[in-house]
Amino acid sequence: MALSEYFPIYDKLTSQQQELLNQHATKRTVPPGTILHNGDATCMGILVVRSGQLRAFLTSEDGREITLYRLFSRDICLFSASCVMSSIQFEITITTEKETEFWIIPPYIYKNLTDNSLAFSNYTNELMATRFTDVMWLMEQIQWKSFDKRLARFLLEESAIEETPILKITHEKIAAHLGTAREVVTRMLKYFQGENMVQLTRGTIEILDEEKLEQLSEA
Amino acid sequence: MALSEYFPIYDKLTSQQQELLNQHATKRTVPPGTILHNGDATCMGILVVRSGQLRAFLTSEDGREITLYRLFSRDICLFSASCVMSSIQFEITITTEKETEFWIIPPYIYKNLTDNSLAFSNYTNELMATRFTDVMWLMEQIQWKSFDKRLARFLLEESAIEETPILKITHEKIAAHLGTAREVVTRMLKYFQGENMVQLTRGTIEILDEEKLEQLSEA
DNA sequence: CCAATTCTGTGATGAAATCACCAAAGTCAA
DNA sequence: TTGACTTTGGTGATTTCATCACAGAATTGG
Repeated sequence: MALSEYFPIYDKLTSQQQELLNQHATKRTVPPGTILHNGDATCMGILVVRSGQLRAFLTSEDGREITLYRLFSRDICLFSASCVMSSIQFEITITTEKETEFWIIPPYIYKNLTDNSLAFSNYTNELMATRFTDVMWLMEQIQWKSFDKRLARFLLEESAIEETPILKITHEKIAAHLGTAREVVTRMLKYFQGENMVQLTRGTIEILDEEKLEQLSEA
Repeated sequence: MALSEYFPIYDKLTSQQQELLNQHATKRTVPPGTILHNGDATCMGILVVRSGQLRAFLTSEDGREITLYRLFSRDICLFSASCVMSSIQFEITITTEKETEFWIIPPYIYKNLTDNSLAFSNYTNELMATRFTDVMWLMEQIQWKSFDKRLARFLLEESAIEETPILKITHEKIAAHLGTAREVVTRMLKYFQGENMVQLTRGTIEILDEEKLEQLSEA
């Protein structure tokens, strides 16, 4: 499939602009675990995800992490172009969680388009608002939800993404997603196991009682 | 002073658009404690602050609050027009902390301008990015900073805004700013007092040792 | 097969949130 | 001006989560 199919406002660009996009957008496929963006150390430009999975997260000075949101097929990553957006003054990291195929629209093309296309500018705005919404959602979770609920929900989401009740993930990684310490995850998972909600083995978590987890996460 | 003075991209609008703004922007002055925006219950449109002080915050189901950011003279509030931004799917509340003078640009004018002015659309984008930055800053504070540091910094900021070391504020209000419980604030303030950083009396906090607070907040 | 690494488990301790209650200070009204 | 009510602040007990320290089990790679 062509870039145009993954770029909703493609039709609203002039033919010159469309050509600009097609000529300068490059396609890449990268393996899982690749850092695509790190604060302002890199400035790739906009990423248009064709397939795979990206993770955006915050990092503390002492190396702790918390996942802000994830991007999937058809999602567009703006912050990998934050170098050309002077009003964005925070640093996030973006990595691939799976092998990911995407187009890169380089910074100068991004700038050219925002400077010349109203449709593009408005679309950029929408994308920003969507990410903002994601982060506000997370904020509410952190502020008002207890850890057991957040963990339950995470397991369910992970299971939905992977389309299996048997999750291949370590406690360490979960801790990095939820912004807490590994021991905290271990202990809560043990408790979940005691309640027959999950079955734990090294490196995997099997969800036994989805409904009970659901209830817990919504309580 | 006229609206144009408070609207940085006024010059980049067409004369028709300028006229539209002038004719439809209305000026209001409201007393402290007025709710200007509450989730999607209200839809005033964009607020251009001429003087005073606004507070944007999140509210939990059981009434707890946390301040997201504040707006002062020359700041512009987009979220009071979130009703016309379909991608914004979170609810915040905005109130006046002091008597505030502002212009209101109604939703349909906002929409008209974003649909027709590239300069306006790009400016909207910048505003959104600025608020996003504020919220990301808060996120980092919540995640990685211990409460004593956050409280110390809050007192210093409050003192800077009010231009006095003698703060007229209750522990309850501070708790609502920082998203915690009143007792937690009380206890930490007591500790600060024990360390001779502040002097507490009913309804006021006097900062005795700004430098020590500064050091603590940066430690 | 053995050493190194990764992953998990757990006790002890500290920080912060929650619950429960009370006391002191200020306000208002008869 | 006194007595009731409201607002504000104080404090112990308990729970939740984070931090520290360490150890044992599972897995991997030479």
